[in-house]
Amino acid sequence: MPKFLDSLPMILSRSLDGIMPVYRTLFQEHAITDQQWRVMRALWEQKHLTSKQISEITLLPSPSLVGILDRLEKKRFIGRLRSVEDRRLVYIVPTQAGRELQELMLPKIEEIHDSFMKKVTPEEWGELNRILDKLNEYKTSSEIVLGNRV
Amino acid sequence: MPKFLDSLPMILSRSLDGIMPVYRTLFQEHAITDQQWRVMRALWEQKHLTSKQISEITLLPSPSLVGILDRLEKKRFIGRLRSVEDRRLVYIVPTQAGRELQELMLPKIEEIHDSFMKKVTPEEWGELNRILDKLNEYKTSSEIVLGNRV
DNA sequence: GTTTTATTATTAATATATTAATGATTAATA
DNA sequence: TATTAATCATTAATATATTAATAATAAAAC
Repeated sequence: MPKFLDSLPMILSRSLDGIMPVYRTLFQEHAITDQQWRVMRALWEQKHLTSKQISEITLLPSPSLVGILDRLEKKRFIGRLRSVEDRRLVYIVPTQAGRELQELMLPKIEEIHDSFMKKVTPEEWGELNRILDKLNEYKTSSEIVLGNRV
Repeated sequence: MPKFLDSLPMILSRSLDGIMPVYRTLFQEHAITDQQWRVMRALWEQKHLTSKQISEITLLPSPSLVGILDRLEKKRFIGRLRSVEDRRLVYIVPTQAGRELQELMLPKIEEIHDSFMKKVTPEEWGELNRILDKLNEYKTSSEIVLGNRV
């Protein structure tokens, strides 16, 4: 019987709960939230992205994204631009202030990332990614029985 | 430069995003949420737990827990009992209906867990846990301060 | 070409997360 | 023992997640 605390959702949640506060200290210095940073980070080296593209990159659900973009727009970090070719699309563009925020935060984000990378070997990091991918692989029931790999 | 999508928060979030829907199908059949199940699961084989204990076990922040417990109480799956020895404490006890829900859901939860376990070897599962633990080890004093949860 | 179907962003309703603060109670200290 | 400090559950305010639905537009099918 799998212990509750050792289930897959719990070990991943526990890991995230341990990791995010390290980032959050930086986010708070710039008065933005985790999700707001995800959006800004996605715009890095991009002229513009549609709302849908941002949702796919950041994993933020689009209904949530509406409010997140509202607040980033209010803070003058992004702008919304309705597409003329396809009027269903809305392009999100970083403002000058948005670019400056990115430039300011990215080096520190990379520092934090590096500090985590120092805790494991490159091999372990690769293993972690490989095992997580494997857990998320979708197989049909017949494929599982046959032991096939997709 | 670490790619945004390969950062630690993103690979963990992506993994959770892939895993939770499998559980959520079951949750929806019983009209409860992820968090509500976490609480019920924590009460498994327990006569009672305080709100604080549940918060620690489930990783649910206590302010969130208040509402989650409210809704579980409304659904008659749990009851609240003020402690007489220490009147600050509130014991959460599963009702008969709560016990029945646990009995009903736990086997299916274990099935899902097993289906994930089949995707990796026992060695890989151990590695995953070990690497995640390693990433959450705190080495500098500032990180300890930043990472602690109350 | 008009109807049907898809797609994109959005709204709505409810549930949860985050941070700070509060009331009630208990433990610690002067 | 009177006071101070700590603890537990909770509230408050704001931000986000989840699911379903909608309006506007575009693409596909008839």
